[in-house]
Amino acid sequence: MNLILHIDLDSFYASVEENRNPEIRGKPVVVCMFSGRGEGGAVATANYPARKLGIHSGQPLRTAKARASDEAVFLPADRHHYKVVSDRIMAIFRKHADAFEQRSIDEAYLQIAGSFTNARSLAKTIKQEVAEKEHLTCSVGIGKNKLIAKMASREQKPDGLTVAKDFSPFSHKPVDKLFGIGPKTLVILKRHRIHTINDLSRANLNMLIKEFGERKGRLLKEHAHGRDNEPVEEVVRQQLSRIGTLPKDTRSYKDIMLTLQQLIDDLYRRTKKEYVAFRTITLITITRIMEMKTKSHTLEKQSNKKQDITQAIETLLRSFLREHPDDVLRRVGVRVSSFDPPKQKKKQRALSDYK
DNA sequence: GCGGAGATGGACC
DNA sequence: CTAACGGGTCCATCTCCGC
Repeated sequence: MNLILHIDLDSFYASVEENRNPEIRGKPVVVCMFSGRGEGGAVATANYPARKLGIHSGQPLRTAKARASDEAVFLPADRHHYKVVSDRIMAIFRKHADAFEQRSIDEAYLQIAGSFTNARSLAKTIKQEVAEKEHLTCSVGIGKNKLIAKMASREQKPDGLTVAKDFSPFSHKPVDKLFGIGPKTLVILKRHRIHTINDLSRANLNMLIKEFGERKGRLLKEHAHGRDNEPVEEVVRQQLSRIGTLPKDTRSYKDIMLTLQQLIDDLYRRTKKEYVAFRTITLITITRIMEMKTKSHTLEKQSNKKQDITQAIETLLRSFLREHPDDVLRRVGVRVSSFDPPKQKKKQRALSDYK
């Protein structure tokens, strides 16, 4: 039997920082993304002592600071370093898997052939290896598909190991515990008196399709039954982007280009590192009131030149300012996509697969 | 009807 | 003091347009 392990490194950024500086181990540790405007920013990761104080990822630093105790430690995120550590750990995961898929800097799916007993002992082996070599813990979920494995890994944290032989442990849970259901979807489901995953599994398919569209409608119902046939496979990157906060809200072309040029320089370094040539360049803007607007331009042919990005962004920014005379910008970003070789469209899964 | 381009929105980490 | 809010990626859907 093929089984899937989903592995999640526990409060990854914060744990890496605790290893780097044992002085702070056990204290509330909050890894921060600073916006560059004084103390402004958001929480990237909080370790468990910090979470006990009510500090969570995504929270404004203001709020986190207000909840912090005296001995709490606030540190700037050092993503380059976390990436180095992550790469070493992903190599450990990969060598134990028949098929492997990294989902983010701290998460991955492993597919193995074997029994639940085999899978459980492999999970223990991996946890032990990560503990010995990297002094980090992780939480593992095991199931027959990616969805169940993912849901299982969230059951026990930190340092958990959860085997889910079927989907029954999750059926009674609130519907927003189902992977893929966020705040917007939740509001719509509530309107239809759908509160639990079980409710969703019995919902009217036509209603779901009407509300969410063909694909998502069917997918919701399938997922609510614990059914999922997504393969475990390496993900090919489709886009690269870099976003930053402006020193102050503005719509001055010169000031905005100053920030954009830094972002372009950085993004361009990454395209070279990843050997990607791009065709589409997108200007991302986030206004003072947090509305995101984008403008993009596709080149005649693939490019790997910085000048092509800069040129396109200059033009896009000029049109943006002309077309949105009332928008004052807070953050801006640059994205490149349509990489070479043209990434094959993810095999359109026949809708019949979900019937 | 199909595709690419462009814009937007939702979700997750 | 009734606010304030990072950064990155993926995917789906809609519109428009040429073919």
